[in-house]
Amino acid sequence: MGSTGGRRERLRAETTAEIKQVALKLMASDGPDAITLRAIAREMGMTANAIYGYFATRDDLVTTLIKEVYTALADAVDTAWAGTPAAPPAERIQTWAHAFRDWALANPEGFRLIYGDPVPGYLAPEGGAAPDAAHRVCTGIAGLADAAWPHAEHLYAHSAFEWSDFDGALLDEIRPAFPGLPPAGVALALRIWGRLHGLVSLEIYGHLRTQTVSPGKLFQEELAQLVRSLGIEPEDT
Amino acid sequence: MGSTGGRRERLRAETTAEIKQVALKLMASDGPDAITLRAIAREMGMTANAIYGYFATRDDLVTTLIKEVYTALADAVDTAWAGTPAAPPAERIQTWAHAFRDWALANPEGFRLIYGDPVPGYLAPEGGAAPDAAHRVCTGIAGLADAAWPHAEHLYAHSAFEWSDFDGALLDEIRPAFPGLPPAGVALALRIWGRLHGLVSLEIYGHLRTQTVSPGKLFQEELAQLVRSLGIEPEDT
DNA sequence: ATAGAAACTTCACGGCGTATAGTTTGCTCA
DNA sequence: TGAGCAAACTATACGCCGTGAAGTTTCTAT
Repeated sequence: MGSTGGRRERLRAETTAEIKQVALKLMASDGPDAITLRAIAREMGMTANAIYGYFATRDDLVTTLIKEVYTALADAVDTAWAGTPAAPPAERIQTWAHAFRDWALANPEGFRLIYGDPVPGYLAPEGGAAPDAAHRVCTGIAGLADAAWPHAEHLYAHSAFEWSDFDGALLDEIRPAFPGLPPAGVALALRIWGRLHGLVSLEIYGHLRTQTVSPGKLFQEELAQLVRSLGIEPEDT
Repeated sequence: MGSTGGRRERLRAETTAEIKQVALKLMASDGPDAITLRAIAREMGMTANAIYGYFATRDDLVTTLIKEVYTALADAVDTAWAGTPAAPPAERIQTWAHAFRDWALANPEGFRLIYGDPVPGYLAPEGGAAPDAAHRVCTGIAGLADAAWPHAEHLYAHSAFEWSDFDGALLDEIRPAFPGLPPAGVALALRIWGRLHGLVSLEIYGHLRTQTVSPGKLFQEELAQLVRSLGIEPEDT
């Protein structure tokens, strides 16, 4: 039988990895539009059709890339969060947010790939391209909300949210991780998420460029206000 | 001389309008990817190349569409704002925000056209595709900030913003319109903008679908908190 | 050694944007 | 009125794209 570790399989895995890597390189250098089977194949000295042996379709390849890039983003913010276990909540939240923005600025194409309509005719599969990574990021933010919850709870007393308002798979991750966080806290997490995403998204897509020359300062100030709105006082400067 | 109102010019204007209208129809029915010169021409019983008589390039057409759609969005929110001249600030702001979200939900393709990478290889021209409309929307939000400023001012006392942080053309619109609004107020406007944009953008691109089944409720709650963070108490319900 | 599977190529089709060149149409002015 | 001209439009072609079908090579398991 074709046992694990056979030469055939190893080559196959290597080629698969090379396809993805070349695709990411093309995306980084020439934008998401450059992710074409023919360009990848050209770069690899192959025929475009050879790629069909590894990915059923171009959209399949793109979906895989999205999963990979999204996971990288999730890793980046999780690492930032894990790096400040003992810091006060305000500082932890700002660290997380800056990790998010920094990643986006360092990987603008990746950000577009994840959060936009990145590639010509690409149609995301049922339920989103990378629900797992999306949940990881969201769970990360739930961590922010959980850290702030003792201070913020009284501000969100009459929230209309119930568990049934949320996606089950998401709750399966969040509820065990943060048993003290009620529905209002999860909603708070999503709203924080929207807030951070909003400014970064405007910046990455260039919609702030026509308005301010200091997007970083704007983000900084928004963060300070966000922290304040959580009932925590931000540190100065 | 070919005086104004000549038959030639009228036909030309009609054809130009039809091209744009067909393009918008295709976008609405089949998504932004459907905006191809060949498809438009097919629909009009013409050759794709005939369109080059009206638009220098496909990207030119797309830029024109973006301007048009962006203007429609600006009209929608301006109308909502103008419709509640005497209401309390909290209500006006919520009306504006709902007009924005409702427009986005009713014109998701238009939203993507404006705020995403909408069409295959489209590259926005220098300075953005529609800086005028972008400034109009931003000026509208400055109106929100201006309305809230008397209540909110003390919250943003030590803002680090100065006039030089903003785009000159934007300030040319905002400063005369809201002479009482300092740099910190303009920054507040941009941050409000990012906040509203963030949730709507996540919703339109389907990134909330994997997390909550009640995006409207989430938006509602974010709005209530936004108004509260401006120093105004939101109405109940 | 050989049958078969896997990897890869070749060829083909239709769709895309757009450059070039040619044709028709309608207006203007002598 | 008719000659000339410009605008509107078509035809053809090129090089991209994704992808299907069929053929060829190469490796592997028996």
